[in-house]
Amino acid sequence: MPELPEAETIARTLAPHLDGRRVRLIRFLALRARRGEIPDLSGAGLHRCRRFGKQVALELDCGVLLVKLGMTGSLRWRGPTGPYTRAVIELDEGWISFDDIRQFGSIGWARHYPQSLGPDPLEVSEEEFRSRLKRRSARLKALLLDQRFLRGLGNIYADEILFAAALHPLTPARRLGAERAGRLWRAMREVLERAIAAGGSSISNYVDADGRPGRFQRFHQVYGRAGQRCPRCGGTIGRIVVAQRGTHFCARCQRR
DNA sequence: TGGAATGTTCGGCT
DNA sequence: AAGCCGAACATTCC
Repeated sequence: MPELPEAETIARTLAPHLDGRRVRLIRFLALRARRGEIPDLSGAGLHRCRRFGKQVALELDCGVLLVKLGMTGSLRWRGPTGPYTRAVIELDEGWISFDDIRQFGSIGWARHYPQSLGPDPLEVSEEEFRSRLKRRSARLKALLLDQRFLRGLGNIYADEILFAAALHPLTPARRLGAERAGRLWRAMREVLERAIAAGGSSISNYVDADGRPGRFQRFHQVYGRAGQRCPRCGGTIGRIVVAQRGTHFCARCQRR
């Protein structure tokens, strides 16, 4: 569920509910939902809610709560809670529930944002993006999924971006010249901005903080469309495995 | 019944 | 060193 556009949408829909709020306490209903130690945050003021890569960040007086959504995590304003509710962040007024069926997600605490991740795909300049690509020999699909290269892309958007840029997922990064690197950078921005405008992709159970599903799945060109017609050339969308993830692309439009 | 699913991380191999 | 692979984590769905 949660890649950059979904995390962005959750942060944007959660933020208006948090104005002037303070944390009362965080209740963990599943132990594994807590990542590391979290100090007593009672009374801490909420300053801002935003996205950090694929994570949703709640900035408090003295640090930041970082919510990793994993594969199936969701954050909902005032619930509803259910059998998959793993944690509840109780505020002075209202609460945020963290639901996560598969339990790959977690909530952690840090004084500062981690420095280990790559730049944000919507903030990195074309020049920096190109120079980072040039230094790597990995295949494009693997690189786009690597959060140390760029923070925020996942399997859906990596495939959609490579299709939009007409680049083969197995192309070694360092073989991209200025033209193809520029195409990739522009495709990345366009796909992500459109996906955010559509409220993200709901392919199984993603909803925003107010419970609304996204609409971008209707505009997927290749993801989940193996065997169907390529919307660009009429060929057939293929599926291979790269970096242990299903990879959808059009072998006719996306040449090696 | 087996396999795949929006993700991350670790260990081992080349 | 960098890159790649398999496995593991937990649960649902087809």
